[in-house]
Amino acid sequence: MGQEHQRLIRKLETIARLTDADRQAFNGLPLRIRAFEADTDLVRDGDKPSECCLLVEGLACRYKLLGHGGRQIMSFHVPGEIPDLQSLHLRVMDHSLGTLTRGVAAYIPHEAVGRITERSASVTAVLWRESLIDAAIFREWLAGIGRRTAHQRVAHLICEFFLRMRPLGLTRDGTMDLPITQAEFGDALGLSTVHVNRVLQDLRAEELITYKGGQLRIDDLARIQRLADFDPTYLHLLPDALEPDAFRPEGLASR
Amino acid sequence: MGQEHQRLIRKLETIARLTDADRQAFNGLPLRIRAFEADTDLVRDGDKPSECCLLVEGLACRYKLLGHGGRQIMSFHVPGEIPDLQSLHLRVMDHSLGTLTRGVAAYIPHEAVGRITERSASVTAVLWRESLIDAAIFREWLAGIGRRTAHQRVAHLICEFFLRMRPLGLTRDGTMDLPITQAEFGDALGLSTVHVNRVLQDLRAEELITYKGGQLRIDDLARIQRLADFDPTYLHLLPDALEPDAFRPEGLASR
DNA sequence: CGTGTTATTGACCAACATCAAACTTAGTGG
DNA sequence: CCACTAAGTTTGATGTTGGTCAATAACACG
Repeated sequence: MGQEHQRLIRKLETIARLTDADRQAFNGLPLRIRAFEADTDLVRDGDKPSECCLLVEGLACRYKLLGHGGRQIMSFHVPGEIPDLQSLHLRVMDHSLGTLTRGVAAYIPHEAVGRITERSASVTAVLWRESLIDAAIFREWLAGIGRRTAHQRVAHLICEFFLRMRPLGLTRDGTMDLPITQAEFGDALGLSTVHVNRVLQDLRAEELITYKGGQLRIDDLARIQRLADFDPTYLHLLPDALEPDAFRPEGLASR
Repeated sequence: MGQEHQRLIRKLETIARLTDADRQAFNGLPLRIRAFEADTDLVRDGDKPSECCLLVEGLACRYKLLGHGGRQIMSFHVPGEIPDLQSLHLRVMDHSLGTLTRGVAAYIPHEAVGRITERSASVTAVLWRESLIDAAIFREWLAGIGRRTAHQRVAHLICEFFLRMRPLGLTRDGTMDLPITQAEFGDALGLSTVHVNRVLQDLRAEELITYKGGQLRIDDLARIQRLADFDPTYLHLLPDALEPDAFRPEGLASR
């Protein structure tokens, strides 16, 4: 019933229409709140968690460490998401969940999630859909890393961040908080830090973005989308959530 | 109740334990059978399918066409899988499903799948798990394309094929049918055809594999796994299905 | 046999990696 | 409020993996 549940519900409302009963079910989930620092592992590769982790404040990512010392970030997560929802049905973690900034997490016992899904097919459908969108984003990243240039990849990721954060009220106009290092960008995009740096400079020089102090402004959305070959279909957002302004619910506002 | 249902059930048995009731539910699914040629789209980017597609015979893949003429293959599929299961909860396709060889598909109405999932939480759990493993494979590919060398990527994909096909009885000893062109390998791994060719030659020269006429034999599984940095955890196979020989059910046998 | 697809080879090239150093910024403690 | 430090960013020089182009060789199939 607190802010934490609202975060979750607001996020789910961007991808599915919830009934009152659905909202009640989510509201009833027991949460164990915990604050975290930046660069903390919330769940680790090989773990067999008995709870999921709702991100309430801050940024997180899922990543794998590879044999020869490399790291691949496979997803970024914003407040309201449950990055390790898959652990509900996959007992052992095949990757880690780590934080990028300080923030707040809320742990939900698997058992509690299992209870509301068994009780309601529509709650199940919403969460299943959420996990399928997660997979859709992996597919898009796969296509990007496999076949797009470095410039397109960076631009694409920026577009994605923006479209995901906007319906959650985490942007003001074209600006969002994105306190992510260039090394992290690189680990997500399969690029070196140095190259990310050069690409970002090019995007700035092209007057597509302004980026400093962890604040990113998109100066020309249409053009950066075109450069990135960005089509938001894969995010499977509801029409409301895709529109710039149609979606401005009260609370947790963008201010 | 036909061979087609058995394919599905056998595949699901590699990732989850089914109850008799589960098997019955799957057996009761209505199927519309259809043969297909190689290089046919079964479902296309942008479609809004009202049925899922069970692969009964042959090989298929999911892919995206990118703006500048590139293609990224995001997954390969073997008989018994439902490559577009996600369409159950994501109305519009964000990629295409195409065949690589001739074969047979069986279409299942979403409505029928919805019926058995609403009726049984355990059926739902199995299918949900299946879709989560799908996502886990995307993650692994992401890590590979992002951070592994071309040699590792090719080796990794070969290991994955082998471990996925073996529990389905699609291998004999170290050999499997893999009638895939080098261009397709490249589109899956983010490499050019030419480079795939050179890497395959290296693997042959290293006596890791034998590959001709669409037949691939793994000559040294341990060594190729090491080279690929391959850890099968991400496939989330049941212990039975991971063991070389513990899992040899009758029927549909490897002959 | 002929014809189209697939595999192979060679020459050349570009995007991006690596290495190393300098510079900036944000915190931190005095 | 300033010096100090560590983290992050930027720059330059150089190297390498893997791409591109183009031609040839092997097959597969009707």
